[in-house]
Amino acid sequence: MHVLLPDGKQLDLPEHATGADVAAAIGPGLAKAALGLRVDGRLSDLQTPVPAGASVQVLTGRDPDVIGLMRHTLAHVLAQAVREHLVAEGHGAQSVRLGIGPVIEHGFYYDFDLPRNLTPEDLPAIEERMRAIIAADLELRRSEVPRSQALARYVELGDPYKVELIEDLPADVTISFYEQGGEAGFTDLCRGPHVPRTGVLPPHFRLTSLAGAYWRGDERRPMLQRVYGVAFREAEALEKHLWQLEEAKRRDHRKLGAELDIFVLDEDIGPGLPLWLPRGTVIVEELERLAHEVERRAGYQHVRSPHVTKEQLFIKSGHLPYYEQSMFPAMVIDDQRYFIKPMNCPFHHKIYAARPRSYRDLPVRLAEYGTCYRYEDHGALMGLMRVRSMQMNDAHIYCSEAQFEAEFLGVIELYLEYFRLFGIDDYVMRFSKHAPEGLGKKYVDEPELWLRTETMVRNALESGGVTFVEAEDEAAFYGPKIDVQVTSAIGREFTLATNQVDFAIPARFDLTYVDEDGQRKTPLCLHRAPLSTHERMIGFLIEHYAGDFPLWLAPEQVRVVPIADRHVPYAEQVAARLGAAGLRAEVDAGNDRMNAKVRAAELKKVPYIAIVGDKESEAATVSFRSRKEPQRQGVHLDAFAAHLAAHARARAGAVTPLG
RNA sequence: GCCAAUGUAGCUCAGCGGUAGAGCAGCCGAUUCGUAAUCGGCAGGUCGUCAGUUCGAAUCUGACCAUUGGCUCCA
Repeated sequence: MHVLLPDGKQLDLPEHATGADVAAAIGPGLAKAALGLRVDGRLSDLQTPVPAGASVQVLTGRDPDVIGLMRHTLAHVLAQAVREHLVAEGHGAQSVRLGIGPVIEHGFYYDFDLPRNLTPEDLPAIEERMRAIIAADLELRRSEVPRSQALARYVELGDPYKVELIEDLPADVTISFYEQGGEAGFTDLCRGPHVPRTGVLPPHFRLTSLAGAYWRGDERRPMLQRVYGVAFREAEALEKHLWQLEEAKRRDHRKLGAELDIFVLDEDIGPGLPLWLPRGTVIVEELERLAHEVERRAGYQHVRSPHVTKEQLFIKSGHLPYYEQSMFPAMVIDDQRYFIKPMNCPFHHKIYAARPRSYRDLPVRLAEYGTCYRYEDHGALMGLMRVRSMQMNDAHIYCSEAQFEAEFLGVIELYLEYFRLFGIDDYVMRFSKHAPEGLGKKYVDEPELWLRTETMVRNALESGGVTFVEAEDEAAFYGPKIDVQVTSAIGREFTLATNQVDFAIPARFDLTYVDEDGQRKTPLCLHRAPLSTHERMIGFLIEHYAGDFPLWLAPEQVRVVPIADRHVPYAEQVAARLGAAGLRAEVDAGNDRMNAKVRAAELKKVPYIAIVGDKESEAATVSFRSRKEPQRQGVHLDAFAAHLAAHARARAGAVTPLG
């Protein structure tokens, strides 16, 4: 047989030649340096036979992709080390059962079923053993085993996890094992690829955390213990990664939220129920103001609805069977079950239905920043990102099928406009579709409507030139949706904006309009939340800006610092003048020295510090230092106020320095 | 909801069987100062909650609550 090398040459090889044979055939130097193989663009290893006719490239330590092999092998080394660690305590080797140990971003993990729980104190000892296994330079040998033999082996070992894995593999697939260190070492069912021996593994790894993880991600299955690790080829990369984790802690919205007096969570109130402090409320209200302005231009009307409603409303909407476990439990009033609303849509449907609608009314766009309550699992709560009380940036658009595409793209344009404003460029549009198996369970049982609506969405996206990825089995129960997945400045990923198509519920509410031809027709409904919930949006923005908000969002825009007590009256005048210009300014009249006041204002990340002393009060000027532009002296108060007001009004992301 | 860790003053943390401490923040006083911490004083905690062990518990044990890291779920 032969394979194709990157330079276009053909290399003749005996049948069943492996990656190692390829490297050896090219040259002894390469054979020594080889760590892995790329076969038809995919990672493979030296131990695996090469398919005839494949394009192959031998990978050495210089190739950035070999870290993938290294991380995978480190997962095996971790598993061996955990077993040794527990066997050394007297546990039987078979009591250490293995789940899976894949490569993930930055590193690897391995899932175990163990005779005792690991604690963080175990990690250094396990890491130590890992380093010993690396120092021992064990060879990783690959072997192919018939399915029945592989199965028998794990049945005998009493390992239900591996048995299940093998049983789930197709009957015709090659089952391979990787073994390191012989009998005394470690063998694992594994598809590979791996590095050839443990000695080539980099020392730049660290076990980072312990966690529980359900076997195969299923909450009905046993919980295994997962050990996470990170690994890099270069020491600097590991250091950089660890530094980024530290940096992430500094930017964390929970830490900054407390330091900047934005919100608090109080045990007496309850988990996931944040209190907005005055400074945080300023930000919420700025977002509301922004949305109001944008939506007024886009033809939305604002409505309001109550926080509680009779059960009947959610029975009619069909939410109850799909959603009740995510709602606060019902309360009984006058022998009726009432719920606190988890979403606004049924109310908006009722508002739509409050009077007859003509095709001339469409599209009807009803917006409300209603506060909703969802019973999220305790373990899911996270600062402002995952809460139980939330204010949706909500609206529902009722339109005809003919209007659908324009309305749908209008919504996408809306959230792109917001993203431009906030400088959000790291996002993915995810087109979430149903899965046929879920019909009647997770999804309303309307197979042809699903397909039709999904086609409409895909057509709209394509005609709008929007790039997107598709996700099976991620739809809402009433229709497909677009979720915008963003990555925050500290690498947290979550859904911000959402745009959902609802082909089911308008009919349940008997929503109709009279069309041109006099026929009553059912409108489509778009659910949209381009600013997500205000909780999540602000949590995201805190991290995005590291608390250093643009002027228009800054809770306090100017801190006026009088140099001495005699300057306080002038400082008050300055603050009043700024207030009259629509700016948020506060005077620090305390008896600290100016330096301390400047520091205090900087720590609160106030964008402008206006310093006023004798010179300023005599000439009606301010001297300022700013996080946004170079420091200036003797700027006339009116010019200063106008400069800031103009930038705040424009919601400018960056400030043009005062000329 | 599940697995694990953590919980001492507003914040950051020390104390880890003999009954609670520091720095910062706060308050009072002195200082009146030109772009990241002036000095002095005062006040502040039923050590997450409730039980238990003990002559004695912040410290040991248990349950619960909350938070954090994951898993499941999700805006």
